[in-house]
Amino acid sequence: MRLSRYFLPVLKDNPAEAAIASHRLMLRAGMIRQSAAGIYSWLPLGFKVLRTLENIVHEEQQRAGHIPMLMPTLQTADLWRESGRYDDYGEEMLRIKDRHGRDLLYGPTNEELITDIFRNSVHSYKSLPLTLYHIQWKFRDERRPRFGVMRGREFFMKDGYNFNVDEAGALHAYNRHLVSYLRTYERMGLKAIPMQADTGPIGGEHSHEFLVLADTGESEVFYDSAVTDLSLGDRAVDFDSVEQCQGIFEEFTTPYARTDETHDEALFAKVPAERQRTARGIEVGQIFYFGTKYSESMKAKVSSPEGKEVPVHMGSHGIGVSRLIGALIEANHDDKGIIWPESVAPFKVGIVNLKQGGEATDPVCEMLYQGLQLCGLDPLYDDRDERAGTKFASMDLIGCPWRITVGPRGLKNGVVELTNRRTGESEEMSPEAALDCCTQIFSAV
RNA sequence: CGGGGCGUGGCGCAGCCUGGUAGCGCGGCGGUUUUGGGUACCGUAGGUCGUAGGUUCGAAUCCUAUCGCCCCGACCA
Repeated sequence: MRLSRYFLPVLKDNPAEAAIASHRLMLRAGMIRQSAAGIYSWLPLGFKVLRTLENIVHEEQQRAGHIPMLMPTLQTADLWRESGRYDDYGEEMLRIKDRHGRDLLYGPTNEELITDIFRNSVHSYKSLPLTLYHIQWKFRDERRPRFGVMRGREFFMKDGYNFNVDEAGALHAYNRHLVSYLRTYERMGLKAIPMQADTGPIGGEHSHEFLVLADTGESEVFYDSAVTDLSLGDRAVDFDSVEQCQGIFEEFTTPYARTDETHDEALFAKVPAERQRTARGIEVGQIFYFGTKYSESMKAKVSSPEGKEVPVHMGSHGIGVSRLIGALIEANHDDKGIIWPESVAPFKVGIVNLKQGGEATDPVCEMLYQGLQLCGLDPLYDDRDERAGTKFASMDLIGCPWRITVGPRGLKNGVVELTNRRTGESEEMSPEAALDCCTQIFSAV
């Protein structure tokens, strides 16, 4: 993308309404604009990151064998009356009436809707197991939205639902989701720790939530520092393997890690003192196993192998996709701006032309721009007629992981400068070498 | 929902106490200048001071109501 043709309204000053880094930087970098409290427009740069994260989630879900679909944002109240949650959910549910006076709601989650779809079409254990998911906008009418997209009212979320004929199958689905979520966060360059959690309004028997450590996190967390050393890395995972998923589940959930809601001082005390950690965390996902809670109330039953009609065992799982952007920035920024992990950066490489219109610089920038595009690296070429400082400041703010600086001074010696946003380290090399360097760096991502 | 605060040009703010019809910085536009980290100077455009009532000869300023937004807490993906 040529910056001169893009829409990137960056702000030089900090907006008064933003208290934390991610909110401030998303506004300043021209990623979002607030429309109402907790409701945001996603400008091109923010939208690009949102789509990138959505794609990663889709890929990892499907890798785990889950089936994508799409349910509407608006739901009828009837289903929620059937499950009993229409009254239980309270003020956070946005209720709407249509022209006929029928009660609708802007969905805060989709257990009822998916269960209704399931029960109308699935009647035999032979159709199971099944895990369906979608990525859709949700709405929860928070009393006090804050922190930008971290605690918005409208938010973009992946939610999935597994259906199994028995508890054992559902528990495998639970473990599989945990593994799949670990992979998803790792791909985004995030360290998210699964912690034993409360089941809240979803209800159920087991739940883990995934927390990204950050000072601005909403939850207080207690953990054994051994969990932060764990990583899936590039190990091959067979998502159908009950043993392997169970093994990874145990590996990641055996060290003590809990939020304040489930914290147990006595258990925590057994962690070696030098490994005890207290910190704050941002919740970026949660998985539940709730057995037959909804299938009983909503009569989602199948014929078992024995010919008996049994309620299905279910679980649900969510990843806050829009919130993840806030979490990513909280975990990856400095005083100049955002520092995107390479896998989620909206633009992988920024090209800064220090002398726009220059006889030496323009052709080199064009060559790099075309070359990086051919390599699929989605470069951002700052071809504006601006001063060097302005261009550097913009690049730093929006967080391109790599920057190629092309100036007359360097070109006299035949070199451009390749700079890493995170470390600030620069290296001079020929334009061709810079191109090679970038393609090599990103071939590994 | 309890407590606190703020609404004045695109952004950040001053003016309000002690009423006299709006100002600064950044940004925009046009120039000159400069050219490796938000350059300097000149010129210029842009605001019915959140909204509605009231008091007054006169209201951004005082009073009342209302809407919106932010912060702390409780609550929550």
